[in-house]
Parts: sequence; C-alpha cells; structure tokens
Amino acid sequence: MLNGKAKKKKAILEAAINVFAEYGYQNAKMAKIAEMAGVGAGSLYLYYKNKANILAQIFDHLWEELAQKQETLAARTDLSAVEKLDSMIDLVFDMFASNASLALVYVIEKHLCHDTEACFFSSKKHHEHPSHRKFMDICEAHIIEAQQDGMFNPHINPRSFRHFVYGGIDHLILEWAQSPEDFPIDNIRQDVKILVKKGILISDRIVAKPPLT
Amino acid sequence: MLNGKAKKKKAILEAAINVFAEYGYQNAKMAKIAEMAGVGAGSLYLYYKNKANILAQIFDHLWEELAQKQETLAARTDLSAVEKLDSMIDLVFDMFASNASLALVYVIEKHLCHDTEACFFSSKKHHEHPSHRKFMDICEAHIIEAQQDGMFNPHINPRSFRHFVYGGIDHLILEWAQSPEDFPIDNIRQDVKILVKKGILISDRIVAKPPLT
Amino acid sequence: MLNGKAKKKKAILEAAINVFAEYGYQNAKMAKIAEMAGVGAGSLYLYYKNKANILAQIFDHLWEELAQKQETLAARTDLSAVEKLDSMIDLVFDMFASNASLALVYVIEKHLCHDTEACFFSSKKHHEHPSHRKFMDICEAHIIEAQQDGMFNPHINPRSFRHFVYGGIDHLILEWAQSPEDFPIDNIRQDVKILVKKGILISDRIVAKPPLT
Amino acid sequence: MLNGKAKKKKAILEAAINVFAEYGYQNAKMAKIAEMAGVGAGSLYLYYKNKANILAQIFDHLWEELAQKQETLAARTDLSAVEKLDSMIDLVFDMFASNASLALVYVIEKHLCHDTEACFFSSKKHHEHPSHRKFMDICEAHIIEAQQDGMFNPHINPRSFRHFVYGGIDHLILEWAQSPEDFPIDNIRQDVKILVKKGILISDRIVAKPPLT
DNA sequence: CATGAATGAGTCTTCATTCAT
DNA sequence: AATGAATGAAGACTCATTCAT
Repeated sequence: MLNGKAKKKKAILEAAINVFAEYGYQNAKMAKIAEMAGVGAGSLYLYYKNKANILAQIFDHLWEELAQKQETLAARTDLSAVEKLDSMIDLVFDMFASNASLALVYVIEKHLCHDTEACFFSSKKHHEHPSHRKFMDICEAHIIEAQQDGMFNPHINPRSFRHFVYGGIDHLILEWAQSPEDFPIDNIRQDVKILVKKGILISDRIVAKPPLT
Repeated sequence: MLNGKAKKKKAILEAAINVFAEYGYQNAKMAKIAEMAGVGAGSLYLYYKNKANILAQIFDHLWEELAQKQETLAARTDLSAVEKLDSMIDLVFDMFASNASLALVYVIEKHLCHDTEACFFSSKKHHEHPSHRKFMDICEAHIIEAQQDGMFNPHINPRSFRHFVYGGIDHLILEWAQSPEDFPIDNIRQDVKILVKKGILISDRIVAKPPLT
Repeated sequence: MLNGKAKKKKAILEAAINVFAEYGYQNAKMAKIAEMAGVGAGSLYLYYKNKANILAQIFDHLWEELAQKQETLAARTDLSAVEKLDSMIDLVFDMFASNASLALVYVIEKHLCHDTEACFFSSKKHHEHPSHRKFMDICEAHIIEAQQDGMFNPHINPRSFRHFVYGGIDHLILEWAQSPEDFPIDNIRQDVKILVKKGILISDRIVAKPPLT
Repeated sequence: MLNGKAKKKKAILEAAINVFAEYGYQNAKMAKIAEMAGVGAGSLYLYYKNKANILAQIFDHLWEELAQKQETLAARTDLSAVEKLDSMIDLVFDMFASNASLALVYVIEKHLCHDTEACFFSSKKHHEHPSHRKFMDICEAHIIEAQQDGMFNPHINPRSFRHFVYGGIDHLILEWAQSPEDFPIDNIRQDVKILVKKGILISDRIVAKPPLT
C-alpha cells in the first residue's frame, strides 16, 4: 500500500494526466494540475523536478509497466508465436482501455519526451527511454525468432513491422480515446489482431477452401 | 510560375516547416522563421495571420494535395482494388519521401491543428479539416467497395482498417524522417504494402499445404 | 487598516496614477509602474487584470467616492439650495486638491474609460459608469429642484448647466494640477462658486445700489 | 482655390479628423487615414512629417482660425464688453457646430499636442501653441478691460474666468458632438451665454425689485 | 510625385518556478 | 512538509515609417 507521500505523488500524476489530456502538455498549467490534485502549486516541486519531469514520469510508469509485462510474456513457453503476438497486442490495449486520458497523453505528447530527463522535441533525441527500448526490443526479438522458426514472413523487415503495428495501434487508441462511445475498443482490438496476422486480403486458404468443400 | 508575392509566401512556409521540424511548433520562434526565410519578422504577418495560421496552412497544402491526388486516383477504372490500395500507399509515401522536415511536422504536430482556423489542442475538435476528411472518406469508400466485391476481408471494420494503416504509415514515416539514412523509405514502403495486404503470417505456405495433403 | 494584500494593491494603484500622470496612459509602461510600486512586473497581474483595468479601477475609486459623498450631501436637509451647490463644488475640489497626479489622470484620461470594463475610446460608450451617473444624476436633480423652488433660473437647461460647470471645474483643476504653485486652488474654488451663481456681470443690484446711496 | 497638392493635403487632414474622432488618436492607424483620404500610406509622409504632425496641424488650423477671428473681433469698437463676450462664445460654437468630428478630436486629444512639434503628453509642455496663447490672451485682455471699465466683476480672477468658461464650453461641445441629435447646440450656446454672464441664480427678480422701490 | 511592401523596435502579458512563511 | 504570493524572462504581434520602384 502507498504511504502518504506516495499517495500524493500519485494524485499529482493523475491530475497531470487529466490536465494534459484536456489541454495538451504545452497549454496545461501547473496551477491547474495542483488544483486538480488538491495540493498547493509549490508542492508539485516537492515531488517532481519540473513540468517536463511530470510528463517524463507518466511515460516512465507506462513504459516500465509495459516493459515488465512484456518480459513476463516473453518468458512464457506455453504460447505459440502467434499467441504471443496476440498477447502483446492485448498488453497494449489493456493498458489504455482503462484510462482514455492516459491514452490521449501518451499518443499525443510522446514526441516531447523520450527520456527521463526533460527533453523537449528534438529529432535527434528519440528512442532513448530504456523501458521503451526494452519493450520494443522484445517485440523485435520475437518477430525475428518467429521468422527464423518459419512462422512469420521472413521478407518483412522486423523493424518495419514493429513500427507499423506500433503506429497503427497508437492511432486506433487515439481515435478510441477521443470518442470511446463511438468506437468500441474491443472490436478494434480484434480487427488489429486479424490485420496484423492476415492483412486485409481474403486469404487464399479461405478463398481456396470453399471450392474444396 | 510563382510571382514575387507567392514566392515569398512559399519561402516563409518552407522556413517554418524547417523550424517547426527542428524545434517543434511550440518552441519555434517567429523571429527564427523570419530569419530563415530571409525576411523581417513583421513580414510574416503580411502573409499569415499569426503563428498558428502558418501551421494551419502547412496542413492545408498537404491535405489538399493529398485529397486532390486521391480523387484522381479514385476515378481511375484501370486499377484493381489491390492496385488502388497500393497506389494510395504510394501517394502518402511519395508526398513525404521528398521532404523529411514536412514529414516530421506533419506527424508530430498534426494534433494541434485539424482545421484551417488555428486550433490548439482540444480533444473535441479533431478530424474537421475538409481535405483530410475527403482523403479519408475516399479511403474508406474504397475499402467498403472492395469488401463488397469480395476482394477485402468483410469482417474487418473499414474504419479500423483505415486508421490502423494510417497510423502505421504515419509512424514509419516518422521513424524514417528522424533517421533517413538508417531506414530506406522504399524498403519501408514495400513492407507496408505486403503487411497491409497479407499480414505477417506466412499464408502462402499454409495455402500451399492443403493441396499437398 | 489595510492588510498586506490590499496595501500592495493600493501601492500599485498609486504608482500607476503617478506614471499615468507623467507619461499619459498610452505611453506609460507596465514595467515602470511595477518599478515605482516596488513589485515585479508579473505582480501587477495578481491585482489587476491588465493595464486598462488599472485605469478603470482608478476611475472606479474616484467616482465611487464622489458618488458616495454626493449621496450623503444630497440627504442633508440643513442646507439651502445654494449651500448645497457650494458643497458640491467643494466636494470635487477637495477630492483633487490633495492629489494633483490623480487630477491630471482624471482630467486627461477620462475619455478612455467610462466603465469598469476596460473601454478604449469609442464615442458611443461614454457616461456608462454607474457611480459617475449617480453623481451626475444627483447634481441634476438638485438643479431641477432648486429651479422648481424658484431658487435657480428655470430657463437654463439643467443638463447644460451640469455639463458646463463640470467642464469648467475639470479644466481649472487641470490648470492647477499642471502648475499648482502658480494657481492657488482655493482661490480658484472661490471664483468658481461666484461664477456659477452670479456669472461674470456685476449684478444689477450691486450696480444699482451705489447710485441709490 | 486650392491647387492639387493643397487639395490632397486637405483631404488627408479631413480623413485624419474623422479617423481620430472615431478611434482616438492612439488607436488610429495611418493606413486607415490613407485609405479614407484615397491616397497611399506612403503619401501621408509627403504632406506631414509623421502622425503627430497631422494632429498638430489639425490644432494649428483650428487655433489659427480662432485666433485670427478673435483678433478681428477684438478690433471692433462697435461692441460693448458683453456683446464681445457673447461674440467670443459664438466664435467657438460656430467653429465646432459644423464639424462634430473636429470637435471630438479637439476636446479629447488636445492634451496630446500643444505645439506644432509633435509633443506627446507631458505635464510640463502645455500652453505653448502661439495661436492658442493669442486666443486666450485676447480673452483675458478683454476680461481685464471690462473689469476695469466696471462691466465685469473685478473680484473674479480673469484667469479663473477664462479657464472656467473654456472648460465649460469644451465639455458641452463634447457632449453635443457625442450625441448631436439629443442636445441641440444652439440651445447650449444660449444657456452658456446666460450662465457666463448671470450665473444660475435668479438675479432678475432681485434686480427687478430696486426700481420698484 | 506616388506607392505599398517591407521593416523591426517596442511592450504587454503569461506562467513555470522559487522561497519566505 | 506545505503553501501560494511573487517573480521576471521570454516572445508574439503591431504599426509608424521608409524606400525601391
């Protein structure tokens, strides 16, 4: 259980997520975050070095949790390559399905901050967050392995695949987070799983089968 | 050919694209844009209402060009559904392949401005730009048509598909734009075409097998 | 007594009065006001919404105090119509005699702001400040009453009278405020009282009397 | 008759009067004046040194005309002291009655500019315009003379009288200029003449009595 | 003479951050 | 530890003025 300090730090983080989601990071005011967290403006700086650090810690938590779950998943030996891929997709959807504000902040503001240190946008400093790298590396390792095992198409560049799927899910989660009621997240999740594996074309096998029967 | 006024307006737009790409919209200074465009700071306001309007016009140009090319493409009757899908993918890659800065600005700042009017972030005002809508609507119409024609998997929600592919391409273009030399754009393009159509699974082998048994 | 906050707010107002008096509202710099008030530039905005609001509050205070004293005066039953007129004149002179800077700001800048809301010059929005109206309405009511009682010349339009005297006093106060030493305010006050009541002509009675003796 | 140059210079002045009257000097834009005058913005500077100089020349014309008429009036030997006073009042009313915009500019902006040279507000530089001085000096000389002749009350400081009447007329003209239809200028003019001479008290009744005895 | 596109100096205002209490 | 009043640095934008045409 969280003690008093940790509880307040958490409250600030959650307030920040909501304020960032509503106004965007740059237009979010520290005073508003403090108000929503029920603390004084000065108190934010007892828990976070500065505004950028709040955003950084939001990403830290997210990526660390994803990376840790990814590690657990990667260690499982009871799943096929395809099942693991599905599970990875579930991992991401599960993370955001419960928190649309977090999803909005993640998708929209991720370019501002790829490191624990406050890092405003610079095209040269991306991809540095250790947990983000770990998550992605595990993804990529899994793809390569599945390709070597003959399960995945070896002609697809694993990095292309990884980024394509990442971006696709990212954008679908954004769409959902902006209108959760219009766009049921579990339907999206199923569509993604099919698309990732089979693409949009009606697979030859499926096509081929009816004539066979 | 552009006359003097239009040439200067273009120069400002291009300077702004580069400055926005390097610093991000919020940290980009009007003075820097003016300097790079080789004009006085006050002159920016002869051609653009304000900073937000420069960004808005960047998106306007981009979306209008994409929408117009999309319309032309949609009208073609000599292409199969799959060829049209490939052409749509080419459309987007062609647009950005020649201008990594524009790609960076588009991918990173698009959430700030979805309308001709300056529109700072608001989760409620997305998707309103007419050309963007037109582009996306044509995409979706094409998917639906191909589904009805039995070419595309009818169990995939067209909207999910559209957003998934959009997000995937978006993110790959970002990766490319950040390190163009590490990540050849034409390889990416090919990977996307395969993935979109067939997914990651090796379907050929599966398809091939049944006849063998 | 004023608490800390109110004291600082007052200090800013007084600094603003002096800066406005010296440079005029439009040429007065917020940084100068802050410097003279002994606060940081940003602090001005803790107490006042913006520059125009400082001016508006200067007028608010002035008019409210005048209106309140005017009400008190109007309620007195121990004064004749002429004594009340004299008292009204004293009211205005007393208000400004102690603060030449305030007098300058009032006389010169009053056209910019006739309302609590910041109101830059517009020939259509004058006379709207509630306290200013109240002050003037009491003046006018008094004139009308004295006319009905046969004390004041009924052929003078009360509105003309009110504005004439207002303007006359206004301008004399400006002259005094610009060179207080050259132009003793109490002499002016006496002259005004005579002029308002008797005009410049040597009254017939006075003229007529000497021959009679 | 005016030649082409003089005609254009006049057109600019008149445009400026209207723009200053509508927006106030500080908010009036040179571009707007040029537009209303039907000339290019740069052309304003062929006729006037700068914005302040336009205002200064507005005052120059006004004061020169008033001073000249005042001189003519002062030279007349066919008028009594009282008739001269009335004529002076008429002089001012006649000047403004035909041009409410000019009246507005004069009354509201006169503090900005008391000299041909651009002179933004400074409490130390007033009263320097030669024609304005001449006008006022003639006023004052007339008052002193009438006092010496026993026509005007010698206990009134001529300077007080001069400024009081100036301010009163000034303010009434402002009121009229802001709502010309509500407040007929010729009625105002009559009221002023009575007030200046006789004040508000009913002296006639008092005056009437002595002859009866 | 006339123009109007170009300029850039100048200032109000915001808001993350600090620190006295 | 907690506060919130105070700060001041920073930047978008305006517009009088200039000058090449």
